[in-house]
Amino acid sequence: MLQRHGTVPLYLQLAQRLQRRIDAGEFGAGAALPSESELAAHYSVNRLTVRQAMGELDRAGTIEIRRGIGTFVRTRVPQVSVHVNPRSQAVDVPDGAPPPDPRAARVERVLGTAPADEGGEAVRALARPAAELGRIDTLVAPDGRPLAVCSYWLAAALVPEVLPALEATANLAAALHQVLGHPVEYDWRAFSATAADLTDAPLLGVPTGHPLLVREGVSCTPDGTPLYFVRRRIRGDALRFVLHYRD
Amino acid sequence: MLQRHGTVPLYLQLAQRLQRRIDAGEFGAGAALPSESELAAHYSVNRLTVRQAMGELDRAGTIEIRRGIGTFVRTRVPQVSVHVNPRSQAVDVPDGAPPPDPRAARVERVLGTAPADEGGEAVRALARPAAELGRIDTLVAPDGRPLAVCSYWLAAALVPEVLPALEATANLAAALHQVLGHPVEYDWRAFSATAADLTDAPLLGVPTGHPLLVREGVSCTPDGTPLYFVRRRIRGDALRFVLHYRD
DNA sequence: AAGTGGTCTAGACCACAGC
DNA sequence: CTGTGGTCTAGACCACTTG
Repeated sequence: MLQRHGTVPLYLQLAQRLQRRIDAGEFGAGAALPSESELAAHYSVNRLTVRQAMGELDRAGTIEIRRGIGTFVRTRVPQVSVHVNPRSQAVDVPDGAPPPDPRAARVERVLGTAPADEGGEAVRALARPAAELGRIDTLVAPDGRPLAVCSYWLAAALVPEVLPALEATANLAAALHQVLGHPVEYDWRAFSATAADLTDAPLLGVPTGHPLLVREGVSCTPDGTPLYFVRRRIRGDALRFVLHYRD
Repeated sequence: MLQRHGTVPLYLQLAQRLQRRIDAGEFGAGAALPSESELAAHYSVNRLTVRQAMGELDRAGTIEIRRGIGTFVRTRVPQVSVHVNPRSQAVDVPDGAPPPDPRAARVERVLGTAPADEGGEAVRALARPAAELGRIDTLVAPDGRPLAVCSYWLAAALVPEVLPALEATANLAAALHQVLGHPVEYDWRAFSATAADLTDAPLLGVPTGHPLLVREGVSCTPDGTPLYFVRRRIRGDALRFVLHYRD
């Protein structure tokens, strides 16, 4: 059936073929694809070659592989939208999602603390030596399922002081407000994307390399003194940040 | 050497082991790892198992595999920062990068046009039936290397009108300004992340599943009439959007 | 028990880069 | 030419889910 005349590997030909069959509607959303053995027999290739093709479609987000059950055309779940007001420090409110339930399981759980690395982005952004900084790692799971991994860098002396408040409020800005006695404002925020590494992937329950939305930046006091650098790695398939430019 | 006592597969144990060796500084940035055959012999596993481990590290962004040469600890290239002014329609200016050279190769190349899909995000965002909409796909390559894939949805009648101007200016907002005679403003923009699919991956020169930063939104006329919906898929490892909240 | 995907092995051949 | 990673096969065993 499939043959390798030129330079396109069999597994890629198979992946593209299956993608076209899905695009053509042969398999609708949620429909089961033939099993790996069936595909191997049908296209006269080894099962490992089929698995390589399936891996492509899986990483591309086209299919969902369920162990012991089968592979299915992925049904896209709508992303939760978080509306960001560029001109205020107001707390971001998810749109369409129920407001966080105070009785619910802890929204942000502290994973641990660590010293700051030399030469990292945090050291550069805060313009302070690594020795004076400490790191706090947390896991955000608003509905019980992990959504984001966060790392905060701040003055090492503040870390033990702020930890209890962070555990209680599950919000570093609020915790710092308590401890310092004045509000916390955005200095800047940046958006980029990265792959889930071997540490973040199991925490978020995604495969290694899963695309993550990175939101990072510096928060400061009202007079502009930098307080902390934060780097969130967020399941970008589950959440998006929306900026409205018209009132 | 490695053994599978419990539930952690060999390839994952090996991947974590190599990751730790890299983190510990045994292999610095840019350093070559042992070859697949050497690792297979050293850990007494099959070469395919080594390759599976390498695939994990590759997707995680830890290593870079160069065919015919070897595998190396990845050297992170600094991201280009694009500063976005939330309150103006001013053209985004990359920071640290040279300004686009008008003599340079075309920055944005039109890949093709297509009718709009039913039930897509564009139809919802523009609140118009799919039959009235058309799509333009472009490839953005500011320095010759592909950086982003863009899809624009707009009134089907406008597509042929705006195409020549888009080819010339490489900027849909500018092209529409020419054609319509009034400026184009942001309505809203959103950030999320997604995996490169089988179509975008070869266009961008990245493997399937590579994390992409998605920036999408609606632009409108000064009186708020929606003009087009745009969805950019950007190499999130090469670029980031920065929002400054303090003047 | 039967069927699914997940892991692992042994061995082969190929394409690519550098000497 | 040699060594590297890339592809492919045949066959085996395991873990998981469902009936």
